[in-house]
Amino acid sequence: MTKQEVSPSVIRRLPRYYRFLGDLNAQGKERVSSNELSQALGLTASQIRQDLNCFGGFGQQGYGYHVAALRTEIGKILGVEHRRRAIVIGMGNLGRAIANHVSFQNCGCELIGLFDSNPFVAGRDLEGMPIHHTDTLDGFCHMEHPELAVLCLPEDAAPAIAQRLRTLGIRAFWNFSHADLHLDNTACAVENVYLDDSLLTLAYGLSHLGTEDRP
Amino acid sequence: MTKQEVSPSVIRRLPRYYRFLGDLNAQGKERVSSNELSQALGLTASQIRQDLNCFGGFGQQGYGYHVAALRTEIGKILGVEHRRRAIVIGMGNLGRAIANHVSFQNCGCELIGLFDSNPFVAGRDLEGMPIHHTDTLDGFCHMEHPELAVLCLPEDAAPAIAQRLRTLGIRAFWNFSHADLHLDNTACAVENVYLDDSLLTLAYGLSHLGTEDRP
DNA sequence: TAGATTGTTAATCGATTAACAATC
DNA sequence: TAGATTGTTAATCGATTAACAATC
Repeated sequence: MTKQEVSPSVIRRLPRYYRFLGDLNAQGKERVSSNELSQALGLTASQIRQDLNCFGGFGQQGYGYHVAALRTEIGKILGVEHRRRAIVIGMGNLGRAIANHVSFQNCGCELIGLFDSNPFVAGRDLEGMPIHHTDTLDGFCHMEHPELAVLCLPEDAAPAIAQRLRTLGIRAFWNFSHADLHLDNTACAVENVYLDDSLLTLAYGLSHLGTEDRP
Repeated sequence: MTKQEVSPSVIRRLPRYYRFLGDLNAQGKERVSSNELSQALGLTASQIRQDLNCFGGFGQQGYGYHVAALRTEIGKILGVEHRRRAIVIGMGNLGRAIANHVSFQNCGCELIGLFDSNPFVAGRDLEGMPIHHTDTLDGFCHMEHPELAVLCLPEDAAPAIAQRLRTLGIRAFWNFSHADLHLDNTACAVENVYLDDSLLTLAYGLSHLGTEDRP
């Protein structure tokens, strides 16, 4: 579908475009120019046009972009219409929050299983969804064929589970543990969310406010 | 403290260095070379030396880096020894998970208050910590002077609260809402964690696996 | 000393911005 | 048509990588 090879920096901006176009659409706005988008999103108009043109000419000279149409196109690129089957491993605070709070639907995913290795947690449920024991992962995966796993387990447990899930056919990992997943050669997609790192970065920013604000 | 102006890309790598050096230290390793670090972290040795030399010459030619000493130095740069007073606004699933799960201590922060605008939530507590009503924010801030706010509230509520907190002296925002905080001119540090965007990016990656793995 | 590995400068690469002709 | 705004090429900027002299 993609022409050449789109750089990750571009891909990372697509969800923001998609979200903002959704807002505009909800407001009933019909057309938007790269200049308006750039103001709202804090980017340059040039960059936005450059980004969009990685995927095709969605605009029209002299007019701009049709909000609803552009949103649909970006949605297609991101694959929001998919129903990628996802499971969550680790039902601690974070796992529960992710399972409840993240709108998997809106992201082209469908949550089909929750797992925990603690026998006191497995067997219970979360908002009506049963929590399985991690021992049952193999059977579950053979039956249900999930494609994406959300890792909400302790740092030391994560790499081994990831490897195991890899052999069970899972090719995408949303990793909230601190572990650096080393899935080597094997072709999979990994997205790390290192919350502590993010907070540390913010704390650094706070310490250096005087120095760094200049715009 | 910083010499010139260190680029955000460099800062974002520091927490990873810090964390990995902690691991090495725990393993009793005394020295490490930029080459070893690069292998473990998937970077180039050059980049690691370049990064570290933004802050000073922590290494020794022919030897490498002293693990414990380097860790301490990076910790100082990140400010892990601070006790930045932090509050969480919004005690839904996500707010509760963040409050419980993130180690504020390790990140140079201290959690001193929880807030929610729902009167049925305010008045309760989380792991022994009382949840206040957001109406009491002004008084609380004047008394306790928090410096950092974690925003776990709905998209539409976030910008207004952020503005208000700004006037109450808070200069750092860890934003989990989808809102693009526009804190304009005012000098503050913002770190956005857009979970849905992250999942969308991963889903995109999953769709394009065939195309993009090449290394 | 000889070997290793840093600190640092120079070269490369990629991403962002600017400019402008194409065109609606 | 004239005005606006895109698509796209060229210029700039910054970040990563390579190379090597300094030095432990």
